[in-house]
Amino acid sequence: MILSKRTEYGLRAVVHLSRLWPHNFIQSKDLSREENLPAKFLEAILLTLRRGDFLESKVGSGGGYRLSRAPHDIRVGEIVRRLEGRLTVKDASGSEELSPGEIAVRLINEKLTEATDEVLDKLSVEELAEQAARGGHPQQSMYYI
Amino acid sequence: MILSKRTEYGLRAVVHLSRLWPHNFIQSKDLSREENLPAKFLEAILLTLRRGDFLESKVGSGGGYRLSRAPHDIRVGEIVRRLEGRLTVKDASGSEELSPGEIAVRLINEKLTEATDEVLDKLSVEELAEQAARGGHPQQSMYYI
DNA sequence: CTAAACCATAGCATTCCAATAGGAATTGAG
DNA sequence: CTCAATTCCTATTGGAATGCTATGGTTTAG
Repeated sequence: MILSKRTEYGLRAVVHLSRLWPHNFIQSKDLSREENLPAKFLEAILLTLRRGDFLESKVGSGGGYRLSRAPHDIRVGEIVRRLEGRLTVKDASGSEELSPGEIAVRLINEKLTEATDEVLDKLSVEELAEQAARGGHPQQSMYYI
Repeated sequence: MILSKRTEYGLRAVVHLSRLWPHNFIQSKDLSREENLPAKFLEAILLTLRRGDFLESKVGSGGGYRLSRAPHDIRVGEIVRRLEGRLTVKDASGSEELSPGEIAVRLINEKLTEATDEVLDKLSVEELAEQAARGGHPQQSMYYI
C-alpha cells in the first residue's frame, strides 16, 4: 500500500505550495531545490497537477506555480487519485459467473478502496500541511503556552 | 490500491481450501483447474503460503495441500501481508531532519497502512468465504426462511 | 530581442510482475 | 523394488511500469 514516487513528490510539492498560499508564484526550479526533488520529474508532476486543475501557472519570465484553490478546499484524496492514476474499476464485466474465490477478491478490493478513500478524503491539504508542520501529530493543543 | 495477481490467486486458493477444511488434501493441479489459475504460478504461491505456516502439505503420490489452521483462526490480513510481501517499514532512518513535505508523506502512509490493516485483520478467512458464498453480501439474515 | 520560465513529447535504464522451465526430493501403489 | 505422482526449489524470461532525462517548443517580462 505504498505510494509511488510520483505521488510522493506531488504531495510534497502541494504541501510546500500550500504554505505559500495565497501569495505569489514559486518556480519549478526553486521548488525542486527547496524540497530536494528531481527537477525535470517534478516539472512533469506539476504539469499533471495543473491539468487536474489543482495548480495555476504563469508562463514566461517571472512565472511559476501556485495552488488554484485554498488548501482548505483540496482533499488529499483528489491529489493522490490524480497522481496515482488508479482507476481500479476494471471489474463490472457484467454477466460473468464468478467463483466464490473471485467474489472474495472483489469484496476485499471494495473494502480496501472504501477504507483508503475515506482516509484520504477526510483530510484536506491544509490539515495535512498543518499536521506535518507540527511534526506529525494530529492535533497538538492550540492552548498550550 | 489494487492487489497483485499473486495475492489475488493466493486468496482464491485459500478461500477454496477453506471450504474443504478440515477434510483431506487437494492437489495443486486440481486446485488450479477448479479455480482456473495458472498451474506453475499457483505452485509457487502455495509454497509461499506453506512457508508462512498457513498450509500443510503432504509430499509424494497422493499428496496435496490443506489449511494448517481453522479458517476461523486465519485473518485475511495475514495472508495478504505474506503474499504482498510488504515491508513498508523503510523509514525509521533515525535522526534525519525531515521537511514538512516528507513528514506529510509519512503521515499519509501511516494512516493508509493503519486503515487497510484494520480492514484486513477484522476479517477471518471463514467470514470472507462465507460472504463470498452468499454472493458478496456481508450478513444475510440468518433468520430468513 | 532575449533570457526566463512553463509546456510537451519521446526515450532510456532499472525494477517489478506474472508466469514458465526444468528438475530434485519424497512418497504411495503395485 | 520400481515407477509414477506429487511437492519442493531455483533460475529465467518477457513484458510492463516506474523513475527519471533529453530535447526542444512556446510564451512573456523587461
